[in-house]
Amino acid sequence: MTTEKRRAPAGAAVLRGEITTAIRRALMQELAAVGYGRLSIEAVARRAGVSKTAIYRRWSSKLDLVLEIVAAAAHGKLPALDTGTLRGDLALLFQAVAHALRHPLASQIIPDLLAEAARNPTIDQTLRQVLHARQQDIGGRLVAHAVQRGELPADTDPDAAVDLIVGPLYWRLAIARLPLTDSYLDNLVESVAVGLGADAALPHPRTPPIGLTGRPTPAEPGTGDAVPLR
Amino acid sequence: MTTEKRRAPAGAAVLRGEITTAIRRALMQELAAVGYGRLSIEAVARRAGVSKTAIYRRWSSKLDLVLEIVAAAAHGKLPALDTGTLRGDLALLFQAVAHALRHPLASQIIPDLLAEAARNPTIDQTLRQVLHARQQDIGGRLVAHAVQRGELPADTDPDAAVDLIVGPLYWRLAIARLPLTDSYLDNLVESVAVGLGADAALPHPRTPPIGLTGRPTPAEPGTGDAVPLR
DNA sequence: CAACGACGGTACGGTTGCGTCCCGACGTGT
DNA sequence: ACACGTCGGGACGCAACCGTACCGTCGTTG
Repeated sequence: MTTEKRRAPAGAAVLRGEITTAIRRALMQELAAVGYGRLSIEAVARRAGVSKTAIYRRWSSKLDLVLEIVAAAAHGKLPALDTGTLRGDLALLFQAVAHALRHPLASQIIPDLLAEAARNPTIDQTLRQVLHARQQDIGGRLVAHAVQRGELPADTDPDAAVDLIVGPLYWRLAIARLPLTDSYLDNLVESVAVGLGADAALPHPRTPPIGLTGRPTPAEPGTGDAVPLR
Repeated sequence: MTTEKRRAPAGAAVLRGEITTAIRRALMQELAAVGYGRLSIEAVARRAGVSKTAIYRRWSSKLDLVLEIVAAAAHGKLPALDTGTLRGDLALLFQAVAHALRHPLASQIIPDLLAEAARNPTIDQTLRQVLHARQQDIGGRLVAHAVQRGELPADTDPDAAVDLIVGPLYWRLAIARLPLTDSYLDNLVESVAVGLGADAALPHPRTPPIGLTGRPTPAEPGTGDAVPLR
């Protein structure tokens, strides 16, 4: 009976991509403007210039809508992270994170959804997949590379490293919302590198770590040989 | 006419403190449960077991209610922070922060309000007064003490230091929501101290910095003499 | 002891949003 | 050229919440 597929949707009976795009954009703007808690489908439709039906045909609920679109947006490009040095990798990663968080939409949406994840298990799960897992992946590789090169001790905890790497930058950009200068980033790279256990600055003689004005590195600035375990 | 004050409120005509307390508690719970965006006065009144009027008599609006209560709650006690060493101060501060953020209410309310502050100037202003200013104050003193002792370079940027200090812990507790062990805290203290520009571990020979297993400190483990500026 | 006056609680109109149903419009495939 | 079937849009019933007005209650003060 209904197993017979009559015909494939065609002509005017196919979803118009432009409208889907408009909904996506409107959702982002609404999410940034009022947050997930106050988000209303009506407002999204209004802002997108479409009808509510247009949204309900595509997504079954507000949660579906947000999850799908946020997950898609988070699947953006990510740097390769193989500059050859720990500090190079950190600088590249920081630049990418800073660039992403400079986007006013992202800097409002991300903290909002992260807060919402604390009470909505589905959002929490999705964010962990598209954000945390990715961060752990990137952080893990970054650390692994550095360990291979001998820049970091072998038993570096990747999770703790991720905290130390993304924590300060996220705090400054998304929470404190203080300005971010190039010299600040340089200092942060050095601070995090040293904090992770790397030898003091050698590849960046121009900018010392945070507040540290050219402390003479007492250790041999040598070849970054392996950590003498134990 | 009306300039004549008839009588001071007395008897049943005075606000009952128990009800005010119940409203405060209910607000916290509601705030944690649904967030600021979805917060409704009706739900607060329902949870507190009082009438809406009881709330409107005390606060003029939802914003007033939240601001007053949150500001009051944030005026809690804070440690003295004068243990005599940078690492001691850090450990004490981390313990305090961790204790505060372990509170399930706080760990849900704070990120939520911080996200809301991005779009609500009044909330932003209040939070800056009761949270950021306090953090900058604490961080500033912590850094100043360390500089005085010669543990940190003199030109340490207090703002950047605050980022490095609170960022990782906030990230782990409020965002990633990963467990927090004592050894993790020990490692974090060491990492942050070194990242800020302190000499490598001397007062904590038991736990190396994150992932660093007993790298021999090449520098003289000496008396923490002043940083050789320039 | 009686009157006062703000108390807490209920009820109300108005507003907003949800999710659904029905409608005419439209482009493709037969 | 016609029929098909989904499209987008407007309208509807339902539910929740806001902010206020009104009402009986209660402890204090004169």
